[in-house]
Amino acid sequence: MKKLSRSYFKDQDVLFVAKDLLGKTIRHQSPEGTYLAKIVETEAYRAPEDKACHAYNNLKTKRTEVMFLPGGVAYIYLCYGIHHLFNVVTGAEHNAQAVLIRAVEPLEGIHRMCVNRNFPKRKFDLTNGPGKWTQAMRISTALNGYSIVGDILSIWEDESNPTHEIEQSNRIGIDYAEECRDWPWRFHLKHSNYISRR
DNA sequence: CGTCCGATGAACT
DNA sequence: GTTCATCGGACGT
Repeated sequence: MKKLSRSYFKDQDVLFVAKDLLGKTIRHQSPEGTYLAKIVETEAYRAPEDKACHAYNNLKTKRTEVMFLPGGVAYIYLCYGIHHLFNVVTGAEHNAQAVLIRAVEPLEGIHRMCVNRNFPKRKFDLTNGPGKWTQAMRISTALNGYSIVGDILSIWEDESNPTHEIEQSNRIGIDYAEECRDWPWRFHLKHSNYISRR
């Protein structure tokens, strides 16, 4: 396994990275131990033209400022007051864009994930949604702005590069975004059991 | 299987 | 005061 570099994130566009991250492994080295999971579903958000992006029209606020940093940091925000949603910032500085990781498949630290999620009945409810997997892997807004090429958060690629079928569709939960809601900026692995919605 | 709705807090108007 | 990149429980088919 090889760790993705800062230039992977900062030198490539969010639409490429969103698709390319599928099948890769995300790691959170938490105080309780290591969490590892395979990325199976992502979405791309990109200012200035994307009305679903928090930084639409290059709106820079306390919340969105990390999206304007050079790619390679985490943008984590609280959604509906409860859920911690995790994004990877991509692209060059001042070019606000990020990949939302919507679903993962657990690989390591699974028992701790079950504890964190209060032992869901169906196994895929452990990590099949953007608020679920962050809760399982103990990722919260406390990590907002952290490097994702560091010791705590990182993403790894399997150098044997296994093939997988990718599906593309419109993004979820952004009906307010007018014409942008139909842009096909969601990507997921066709044969994963951990997709948030079909 | 589906739809409905409350939770809960930060950002924004 | 309203909105929101969600979730889980309640209830109907």
